[in-house]
Amino acid sequence: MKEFIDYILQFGTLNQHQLDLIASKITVLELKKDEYFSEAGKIAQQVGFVLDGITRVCYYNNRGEEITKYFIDENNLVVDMESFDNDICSNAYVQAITDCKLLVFSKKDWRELLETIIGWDAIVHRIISKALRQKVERRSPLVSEDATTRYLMFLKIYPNVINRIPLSYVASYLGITQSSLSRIRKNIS
Amino acid sequence: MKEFIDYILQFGTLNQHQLDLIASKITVLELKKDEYFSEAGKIAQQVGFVLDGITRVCYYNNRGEEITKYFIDENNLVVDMESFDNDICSNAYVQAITDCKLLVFSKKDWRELLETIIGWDAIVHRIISKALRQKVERRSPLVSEDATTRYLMFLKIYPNVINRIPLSYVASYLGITQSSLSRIRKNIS
DNA sequence: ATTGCTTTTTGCCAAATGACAAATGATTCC
DNA sequence: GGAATCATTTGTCATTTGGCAAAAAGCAAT
Repeated sequence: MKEFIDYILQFGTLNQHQLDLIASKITVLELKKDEYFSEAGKIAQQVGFVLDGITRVCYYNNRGEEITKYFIDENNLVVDMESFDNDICSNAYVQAITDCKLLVFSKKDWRELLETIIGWDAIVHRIISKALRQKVERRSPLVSEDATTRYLMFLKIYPNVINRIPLSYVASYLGITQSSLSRIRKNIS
Repeated sequence: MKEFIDYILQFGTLNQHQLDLIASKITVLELKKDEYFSEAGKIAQQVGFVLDGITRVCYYNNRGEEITKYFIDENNLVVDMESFDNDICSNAYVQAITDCKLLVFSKKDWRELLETIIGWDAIVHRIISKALRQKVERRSPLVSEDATTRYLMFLKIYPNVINRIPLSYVASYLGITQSSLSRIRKNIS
């Protein structure tokens, strides 16, 4: 819980009363490896915060290949915001790829808090904007680098992830085949 | 001017008085091909809206290669928001790649409007969030597709751009060499 | 330890792309 | 019109990566 409070206070100031109100809406959700937090074709119903474990966002491209769009590890918000905010069907899966422990808000509570707490919406805006900017910053440079460089970038961005998840997910994140990734790892070491 | 009003009214409602106030702060900026709207190493000082022409955001990667991150064509906001908002040096250039006609707000006016007009900040948030989401949606899929597919995606996303700018910019946007792009174009036609 | 299952690594060959240089085409300027 | 400059295409060859299948390694249940 403290982790989450620290997280949001990076983006603005709230008094104890407000923090208590926010905290009162939190529930804990445990997801087993491979379970979904939200699914393509459905409307995202909750906002989460990863306390322990790693999740990923993935989708299927035209050719039916499963693509990992990004990973979300400890102390980050996990939510399909586009779907959640606008009540529209998502086109991506959000999946636990290790056993996970999350804090979650229901959509009803989340919306109530936004209307109740002065300044909370500004904080949320900042959090979401930063997360979006980070996604652009992380994904975009991959386009112009070769596979080895991309793998090294991945290691830098997600230093605590590589040993905890299947390499196939990393390969699909990097846009290369598992075999290529394997060869690259061999070359590097 | 009408284009800009229509643009912002997509994201929320404002009365005539508010629109007039916003309009009163607008100036017109003409940029010649190759001129910069904002530069790496400097703090972005203005928000623009492209009336005519095409701009791009680009930067130099570790190996000194010039990378085009994205294009901004007619009826879109052009601003290095990270730099503009936080008054920090940018690491990217925003450059006109055809002769351009822009509407611009100075930072002072922009901030005054945000504080003066109720609801304007919410509209701006929505505009920026959507733009960021769009950048993720456009850039991310490039990672997992081959060069031909990437080029076809580019054509779909920017249908009015290909015949107006140098192919070298398109190549650097797609993360391929000019020669490869040339061969791909040959194969397709 | 053995079995069965999944993940990861290898090997082989084909296809795609990069690097570099040269040729061609377009545009501008005088 | 011709020269100079820049953009694009093409050629050649090297390198990277993909596709596919088999082997090896890791892991869990018994």
